Amino acid sequence: MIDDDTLVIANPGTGKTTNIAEEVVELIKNNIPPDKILCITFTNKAVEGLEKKINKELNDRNIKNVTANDLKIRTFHSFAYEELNEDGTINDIISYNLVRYLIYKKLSELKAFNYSKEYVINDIIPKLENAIRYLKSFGIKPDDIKNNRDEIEKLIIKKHLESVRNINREEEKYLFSYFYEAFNYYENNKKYYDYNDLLFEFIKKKNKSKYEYIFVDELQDVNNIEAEIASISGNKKYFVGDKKQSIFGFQGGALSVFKKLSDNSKINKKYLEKNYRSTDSILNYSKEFYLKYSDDDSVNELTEFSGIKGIGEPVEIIETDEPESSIIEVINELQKKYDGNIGVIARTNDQIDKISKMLDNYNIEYTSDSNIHTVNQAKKDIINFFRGIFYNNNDDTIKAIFSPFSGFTLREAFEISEGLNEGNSSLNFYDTPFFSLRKENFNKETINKIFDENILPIAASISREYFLTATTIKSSLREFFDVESNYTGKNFFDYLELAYSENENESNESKITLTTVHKAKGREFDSAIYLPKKKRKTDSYIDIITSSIISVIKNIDVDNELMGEDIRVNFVAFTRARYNLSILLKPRESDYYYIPDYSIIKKLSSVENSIAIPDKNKYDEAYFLFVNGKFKESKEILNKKDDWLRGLIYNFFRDKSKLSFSLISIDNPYWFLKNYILKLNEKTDALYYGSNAHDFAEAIYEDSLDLQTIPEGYKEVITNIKSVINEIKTRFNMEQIAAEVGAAIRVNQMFDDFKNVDNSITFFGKLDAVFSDGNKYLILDYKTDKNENNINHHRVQLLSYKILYSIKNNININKINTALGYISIRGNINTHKNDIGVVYKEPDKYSEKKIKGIHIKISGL
DNA sequence: GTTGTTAATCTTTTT
DNA sequence: GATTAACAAC
Repeated sequence: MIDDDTLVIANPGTGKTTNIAEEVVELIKNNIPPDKILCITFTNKAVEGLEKKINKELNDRNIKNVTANDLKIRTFHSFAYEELNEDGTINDIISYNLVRYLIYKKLSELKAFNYSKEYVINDIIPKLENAIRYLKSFGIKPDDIKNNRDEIEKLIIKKHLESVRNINREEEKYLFSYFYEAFNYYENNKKYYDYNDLLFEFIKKKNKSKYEYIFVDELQDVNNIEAEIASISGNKKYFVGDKKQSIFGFQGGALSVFKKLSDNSKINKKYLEKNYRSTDSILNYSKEFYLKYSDDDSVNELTEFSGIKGIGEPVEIIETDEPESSIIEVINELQKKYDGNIGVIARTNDQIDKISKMLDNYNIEYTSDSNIHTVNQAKKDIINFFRGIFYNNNDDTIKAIFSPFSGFTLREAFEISEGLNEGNSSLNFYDTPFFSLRKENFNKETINKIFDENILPIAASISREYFLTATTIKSSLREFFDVESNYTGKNFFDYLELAYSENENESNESKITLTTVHKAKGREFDSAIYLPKKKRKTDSYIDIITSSIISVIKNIDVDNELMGEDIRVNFVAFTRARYNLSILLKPRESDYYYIPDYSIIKKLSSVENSIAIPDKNKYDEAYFLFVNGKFKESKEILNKKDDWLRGLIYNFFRDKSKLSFSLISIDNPYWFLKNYILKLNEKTDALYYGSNAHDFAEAIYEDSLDLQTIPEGYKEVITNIKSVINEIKTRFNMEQIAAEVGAAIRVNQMFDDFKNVDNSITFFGKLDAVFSDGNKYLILDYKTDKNENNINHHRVQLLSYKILYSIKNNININKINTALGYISIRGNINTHKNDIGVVYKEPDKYSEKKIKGIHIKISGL
C-alpha cells in the first residue's frame, strides 16, 4: 500500500494503467473508502480505459461491493468543471470556434493583415488561437503583456533578426500589438469560461474537495496549473509517467513538472521497465534511437528495457519515393505473412488523408482517426449553399447549385450555371425548391429550418461523418447567435468559415487503423507502419511572439523545453508495434532512421512503386460535383468518366486557340477545370484590387480619371502609379506612348524551336504601359503584389510581352527594355504603409527556360 | 554576414 | 499562395 508520495517512471508497454488499477484496488482491499480516491487522466478515452481496468482488477480479486463507479475517475477538466458547477460558478464552456471568431473579428476590424481572407482564416487565425491558448496555460493575461510591453518587444525584435525573413521588423512590431489587441478583446468579450479559465478558477475556489489519495496518469503531459490542481486535491500522491513520451508540449505540457518531481528526493521512485507489448528488436531499436539522438542523459529506465516476446524480426526501413502511395504494397506484404491488426501511423492528418484515398481506391477496409477531409468538404458545401440562398449574385448562386443540398444533378447545375453566366434572364428553373428558399428572410429561425429540412437529410445520405459534421456545425451556431445578438450575414459567414469540428470516431475496429502519432498514444498494434515526417522549424513570426512573452513574464525558455520533441514523437510511434515495425520513408531520410543490428533497409523497386495516389483534386472535384443527393447515379457517372464532361473539356480546348499568360501558367488541372472550364472561379479581393488599379492606371494615361468616383482605399495606389510613371519618365527621358495595349501573335513565331507548334494557336497579351524616347522602348507592367517576392515569376511574363511587342511592331528586341512597377507594396502585416518599387531587371535565361516550359505544355494540350 | 534564388513543402490536439 | 530549407552569390 502507498505510504509516500510516489513517482512511477514507466517505459511504454509496461502496463501503466494496470499498475494504477492494482494500486487503487490494493487501497480498497485495505478498507480505504472508494470516495477518498481520485484518479486523473487527460482524455475521456483514458478515463474509460482506467475504469475498465479497475473493474477487471476488482473482479479478479473478488471484491464485490465496489465498482469503478464508486471512485472519482476524471480528466483534469471534467474534475474542475464538476467542482465549479456544484456551487454554480460555471455552467458553460466556450468552444474554440467562438474563440477563433472573436480573434478574427477584432483583427479584421483592425485590418491587421494584407493576406487573403482565406489564408487568414485557415492559417493565421488558428495559429493565433493556439498562441493565446498556450499563453493562458501559463496563466498569462493581456495585462501582463501590456505591463511588460517594451521588454517583450525588445526580445521579439532580437529573435526576429535571428530567424524571420518573411516579414520585416516594422511588421513584426505591428503584429505584436495586433496580437495583444486580439487577446485583450477575446478576454473581454467572451461570455463563457474557456478550458484554461476552468483550471484557474478551480485554483481560486475556496472549498475544494480534498481526497486522501490522488493518482495522476501521463505526468509528462501535465503543465504547471494541472500540477497545482493535483497537489491541492490529494494528500498522498501517486504519479505515473514517461518523459520519453512527452509529445504534447504545444499545449503547455512541458517536461518541467516531470523533471521537478523526479529530481525531488522526498518522492519515492518506482520503475516499470519490463515491456509486455513488443519484441526485443522493436524495443532495442526504439531504445538505441532514443539514446542516439536525445541529449537526455538520465534515462536509467532504459537500461533494462526488455520484453517477453523474444527477439522477433528486425525493424524494416522501407525506402520509397512515394511513402503514402507505397502503403498498399506494404500492407499486402504484411497481410501475406501475418494475421494480426495493422496500425498505419502518420505524423500529420494530411498524410492520413492521402492514405485513406489510396485505400479507398483499392477497396481496402479501414478505420481512420482523422476525417478532416470530409469535415472540410461538408463545411464548404454548407457555406456555399447558404451563400447561394442569401446572396443573390451569379457567383454565389452557381456554387450553391453545385452543392449537394440544392437537389440539382451535375448536368442540371451546369446548364443553370451556363445560363447564368450568359446572363440569360428568361430561365425556367426559378420555381425549383432551391430558388424558392430565397424568399426566406435571413435569421436564426430560417437557418435552423434550412438545416433541418434541406441540409441534414441529404447529409445523412452521404456519409456518417458528413452528417455528424453538419449537425456539429448546426449546434455550434447556437453559441454564435448567443454572443452576436445583432448578427449580420457577414458575421454569420465569418463564423462558419472559422468553424472547425472534428467528429468522434467510430468505435468499430477494422483490421487496419489509420492514425496520427498523437492520437495513437496509449494504443498498440500487431504490426505498425510508420510514416515519419520531418518537423519544420517552428520559429515563425508568431512563435517568437509567444516565446518572448513567456520568457519575459515567466522567465521560461519554451524553445528549450520543446527541444527533442520530434525524437519523442518517433519513440512513441515505434513503441506502438507488437511484432512488426515498418518505417516507410523517402530514401534521403533512411540514414537518420537506420540503427545497425536492429533494423534493415529495404528498397521498393520503382515498378512496384509506381502506383499513383488518386489525384486528390480530381477526387475533390468529383465529390464536389457529383454528390448531389443522387449518390449512386453520380458514382456511376464518375466511374464512366462521363462523356459530356469530357466533351466539354475537349470543346474548351478546341475553341481556345487564343492563350494568355495567366492561362498558360496554370499547372494544376483541377484548378483549370474548375476555373476556366466550369467557370467556378473565386473572385478574390486582391483580384478586384489589382484590376481596379490597372483601370486607374489606364485612366491616368488617358487623362480621364475622375477623382470624385474613386472608391475608398485607392487614393494611395493612384499617387503611387503617378510616382512610378514619373520615375520612369525622368530616368529614361521617355514619354508614355500607350496603355493597356492588347495584341496577339502566333505562338510558333515566338522562339525558333516553336516552329512546329500548331499555327492556329495565338498568344495574347495586354501591356499595361509602354514608354519611348523615339528610339528605345520600355514595357512596364503594374503589380499590386504586397511585396517584391515574385519578381522572377513576373520576369517570365515580361519576356513574353517583350517578344510580343517586338514582333507585333517590328522593333528589334534589343531596343526594348522592361520594368515592373510595384504600385502597392504593403507587406503582409498592415503597417499603414503603401509604397512603390520599380524593378528594372531584364528577363534572363531562367525566364526563357520557364516560358519555353510553359509552351511545351500547351503543345501537349 | 546579408541578400537572392529555386525547389520543396505546407504540425501535433484534449477538455 | 505562403513559407522555408538549402544553396548561391555578393
